[in-house]
Amino acid sequence: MTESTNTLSAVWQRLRKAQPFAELSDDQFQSVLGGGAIKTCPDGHILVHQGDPPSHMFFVLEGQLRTLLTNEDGREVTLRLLDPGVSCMGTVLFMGGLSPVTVETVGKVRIFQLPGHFVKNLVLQHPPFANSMLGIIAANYRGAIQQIDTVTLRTPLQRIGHYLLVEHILKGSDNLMFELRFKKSLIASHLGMTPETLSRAFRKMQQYGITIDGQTVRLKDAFALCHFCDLNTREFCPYRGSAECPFCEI
Amino acid sequence: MTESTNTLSAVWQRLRKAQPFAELSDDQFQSVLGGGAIKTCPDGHILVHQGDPPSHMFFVLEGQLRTLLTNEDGREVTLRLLDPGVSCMGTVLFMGGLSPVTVETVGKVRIFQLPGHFVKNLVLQHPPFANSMLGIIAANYRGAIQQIDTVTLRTPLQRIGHYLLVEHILKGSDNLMFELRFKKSLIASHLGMTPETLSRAFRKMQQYGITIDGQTVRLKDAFALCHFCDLNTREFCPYRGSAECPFCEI
DNA sequence: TAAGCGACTTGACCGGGATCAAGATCCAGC
DNA sequence: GCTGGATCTTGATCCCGGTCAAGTCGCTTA
Repeated sequence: MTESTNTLSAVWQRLRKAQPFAELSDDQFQSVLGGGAIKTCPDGHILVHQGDPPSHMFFVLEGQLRTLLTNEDGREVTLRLLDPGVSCMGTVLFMGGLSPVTVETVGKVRIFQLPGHFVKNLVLQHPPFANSMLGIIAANYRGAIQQIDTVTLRTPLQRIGHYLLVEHILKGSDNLMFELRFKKSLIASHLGMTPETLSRAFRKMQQYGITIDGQTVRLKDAFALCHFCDLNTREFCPYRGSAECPFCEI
Repeated sequence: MTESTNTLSAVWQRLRKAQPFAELSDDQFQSVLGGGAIKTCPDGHILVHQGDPPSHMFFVLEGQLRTLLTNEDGREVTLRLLDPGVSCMGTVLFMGGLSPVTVETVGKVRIFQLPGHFVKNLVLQHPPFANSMLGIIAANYRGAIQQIDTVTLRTPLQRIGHYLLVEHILKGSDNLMFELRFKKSLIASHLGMTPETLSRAFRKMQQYGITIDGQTVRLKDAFALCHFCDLNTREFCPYRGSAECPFCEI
């Protein structure tokens, strides 16, 4: 009893402020909670198979998920790596047709799942919610474009540099030390390379003053990763335009 | 005078039934026409640069557009190839931030451009329009996922096979002969390979009973491309489940 | 403390696609 | 019809990243 109310309140807090629910009234949000369900899944559990008709939108409460593509002979790419507070399958609901992606748990995971028709109704009945969904989908789309850029136009070294830069900015650019959020093999799969290549590239990064030891990344200075900046990243860089940045000079 | 009214009526017909305007009332659609503008551009004209703040949504009326990514040393990937009736930059408006893509004309093009704030207002004021926008964005997202699949999990031969299969289904699966809609170099760029590799792969496809001569594709029989079918494509295949299909047997 | 397993690293080798270079084909304009 | 330029094709070579295999590290469990 206490357990379940604690859980519920934790969910409430997490989901309440998350996209796309921030826009809803308390009443509407309560009905969302009533319409969905909390679920706990073990490591490696597959929530959605490539080719399934999409049924739910998922929200990560604890643990991690990943979305991925596979081909017939078992090779795979990771599309997204999801931490708590993030959703998936929202887009697929609006694509029509079957899911092009697989959704898999990474470690033990607790999720909130909301039926597809519930989401679709909210979109039609509540414009700000629709707007918020547009934002989510557009952000995912941006991620996909970034990934296409990455795998087609960048060398493995550049891919990792860019990945680390984004993590660095996310974690707060003043920390010269931070932890990788995901297993290296997952990062490799996300960046479209093998773990071996990732490993070798990490080593090469020492030339730029970047050391990776286990899950820990250490930077020589705050500008060590500037070499891997691009237009998209630059926009969010707190040092943008700073004279010290070796990339932004002039 | 006559010229301009003819043009306007042609635009009207083309746009009226196109996504996302099909949902609008005649009045609303008229206000859309009033809010936007028709524009003619020469070959190779760049409508949006990577890194520009997105200002308009574009609709192709005549000619072709492409969206693409470039890196610092000039290498590029084509994201989408647009024929008349199709739109672009709609998604970017909702991503927030700067445009990650460049939009370029392919040959002489006539477009209709609608200011971003106009689109955003419609979304907030007219739920079916928002829904329609969600559909457009989701479809583009599906395309991006398909492209990631293509460039990371498929061999050049498979990529081309799949591309031709989609074209074949689009043109009507009973035609054993159809034209490529785009220059080969553009197709190569879209499939993440060089024109040389594309050329060599086209040659290899003769083994499967598929001949490419100039822009003309000839198939031995209706099932020649089944070898390159996947789950996404299968869903739209008119022969799905047919006993004759070498891929669908069992 | 030791054993054992999974994750990561390192090395050696190989092959597919990019690159560079030359030739063929197509087509617009005079 | 001819010409010049763009596009596509074909051939030769090279190099990056994948693959395979062995070794190391680190964490869990007994």
